[in-house]
Amino acid sequence: MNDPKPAGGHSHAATTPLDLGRSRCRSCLQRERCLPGTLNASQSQHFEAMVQRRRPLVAGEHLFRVGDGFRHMYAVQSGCLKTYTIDAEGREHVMAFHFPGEIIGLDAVFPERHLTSCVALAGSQACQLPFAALTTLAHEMPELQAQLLRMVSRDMLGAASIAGDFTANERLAGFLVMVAARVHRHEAPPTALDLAMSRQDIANYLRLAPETVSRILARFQKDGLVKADRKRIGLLNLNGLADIAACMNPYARFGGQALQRNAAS
Amino acid sequence: MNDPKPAGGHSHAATTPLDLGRSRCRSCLQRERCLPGTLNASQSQHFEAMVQRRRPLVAGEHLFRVGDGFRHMYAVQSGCLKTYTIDAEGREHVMAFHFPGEIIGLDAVFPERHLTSCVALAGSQACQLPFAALTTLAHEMPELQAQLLRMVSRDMLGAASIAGDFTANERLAGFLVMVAARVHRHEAPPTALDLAMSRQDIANYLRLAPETVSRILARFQKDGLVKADRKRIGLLNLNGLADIAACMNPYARFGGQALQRNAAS
DNA sequence: CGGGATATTGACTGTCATCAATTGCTGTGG
DNA sequence: CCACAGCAATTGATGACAGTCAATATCCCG
Repeated sequence: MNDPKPAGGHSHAATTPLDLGRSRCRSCLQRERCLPGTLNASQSQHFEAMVQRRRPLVAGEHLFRVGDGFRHMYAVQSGCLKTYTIDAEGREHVMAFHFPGEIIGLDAVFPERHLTSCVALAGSQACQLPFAALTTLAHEMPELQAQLLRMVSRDMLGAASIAGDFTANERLAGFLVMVAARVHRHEAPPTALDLAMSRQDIANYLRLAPETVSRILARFQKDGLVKADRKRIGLLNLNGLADIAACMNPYARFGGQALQRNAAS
Repeated sequence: MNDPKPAGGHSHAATTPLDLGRSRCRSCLQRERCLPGTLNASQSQHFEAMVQRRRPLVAGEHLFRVGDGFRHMYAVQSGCLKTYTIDAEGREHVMAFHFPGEIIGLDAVFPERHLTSCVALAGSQACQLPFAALTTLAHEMPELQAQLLRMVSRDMLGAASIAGDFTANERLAGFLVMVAARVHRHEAPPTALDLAMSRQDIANYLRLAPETVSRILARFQKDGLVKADRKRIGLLNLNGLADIAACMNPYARFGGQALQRNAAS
C-alpha cells in the first residue's frame, strides 16, 4: 500500500495544500455538492471531526485496490479518479469517473471489501471518511443520511444512463455532456473540457475501442460540434451534442408535457 | 393511475393473500433478505407499522410510471417485476428485474420523481414503504440504515456487472447464473428456472436483439448447458454457464489467491 | 378451434472491433 | 538545444459479431 503522509507532507500533487492536517469542510469549495452540503455550522463541525485527513494523490496513485478491506469511503475534493476492474480475460472495465464533490466506495459496503480499484488520473485530493463513523454520524444527523441517499441515488442514475443500449455516437456525446455538467455544476456551460482521462479510459468506460473514440471525435469535429485537440475538447455546440445524447438523458424520457402533470392511466 | 384496493381486496393475483390488510414482516418468507432482516422483534413491529399495505399486482400492472412523484419505495414479496424506460427513439431499456426480497425505487430519491416505470411480469406482491417514514425509521434504527445501505450496495454491484463490456454469450450466461442465484438464495442450486420475463425483456436488459437471445440459448442447448423450452430453462450445467460468465462475476476479479490476504502494494 | 402474440430460424447487412502503420506529443540525456 | 525513445492518438484496411429484415413455427388465451 502507498504511503500518504499523515498530514500536509511535501506532496508531489499539483494542488497546493492550503490547509494542513484536518480538513475544513466549511471552507471547502465542494461543500455544497458534497456530503455536508445541507448541514448547519455545528453539524459541519462534527462532520469535519470525522474526516480523518485529506489524501493528496499524484496521477497514477491508487486510493484502494481490488481485495482491500472496506473501511473508508472517499469524497473527491479536487482532481479526477477512475474506478475499474480487470476481468478474468484481462480486459479493463472502467466503472466510473469521479469528479470533485462526489463520493466513492459505496459499492463495497455489501461485500465489505473493495471489488474495484480506484486510481487518480491527475493530481487529486480525496477526503477519507471512516465508514463506521460516517454511518454513526448519519444516524445522529438525518440531514446527512438524506444527503447520502441523494448522492447514491444520483450515482445510480448516472450509471444507468451509460449502461443502456445506445450507439457509439450517443454514448460518446452523452459522455461529453455528462462531463460538462459535472466539472462545473451550476455556473454557465463550459466552452471546453480538459479531460484527465486517456482515450483508452474513455473507451473502456463507454465499451468502445479507443480507435472508435478517436474516429467519432473526428466526426464530431467535422460536424462542427467540438474542437478536439488531445485532452482538450472545445465544446462548439453543446446543444448539438445534447441532441445526439437526448435518448440517454433520463429527464428527456418524460417525452415533453408529461413533466408538468403527473402521468395518469 | 391504477386502483390497488386499500386492503386485501379480492385481487386477481396468483398468490393467495394469507394475511389481509397490514403486512406481517415477522412471518414473511422474505424477511431475512429484506429490509427488516436484522431487526429484533420490537424493531420489526415498528417497521411493520410503517408498511402501509401490500399491493397485489397482476401481470402487466404498473407499480409506478415515469413522471410519477416519488413517495414510496417498494419491497418485493413475491413474483417478479421490471423497471424500464422508453427513450426518445422509442427503444425500451430494461434497467433491472426485481425478485422477492429486493427493494425498488432508490434511483428516484435524487430527482424526487420516478424516471422509470415499473411493471409486474407475473402476479406479484409488493410492500409499499413511504419513503419519508422509512428514512425517519432508519434514523432511529441504525440496523435498518445499515441494511438499507447494504441492499443499495448490492444493487450497484449487480448493475455494474451487466453494464460492462462483455460478449452476448457472456451476458446471457451471466444473466442465467444471476437469476439462479437470486430466485433461491441460500438453498441448493436450482435445476431449472421459470422465467417470468419474455425474450424481448431479456434482450432489452442485456442490450441484445431478441433473435440473438434465442440463438444463443439454442447454442447453449446444443452444448448441453441448458434445456430451453420457452420460459422454462433447465440448468443442465450451471458450472459451465458460470465459467462463461466468470469474467462478469466481481468476485472472480480477485484473480485467485488475492482473496485470502488483503492485496498489498 | 382459431387468432394474435411470442419465439425460433435463416439470409443478409452494418456497426464497431481488430490489426497495422503513421503521426504527434513528452520527457530525457547527450 | 536537439535527438531519440517511448507512449498516446490518429488514420486506414479488413473482418466479425450481433442487428435487421423476413418467414415460419409454436404457444397461449379466449
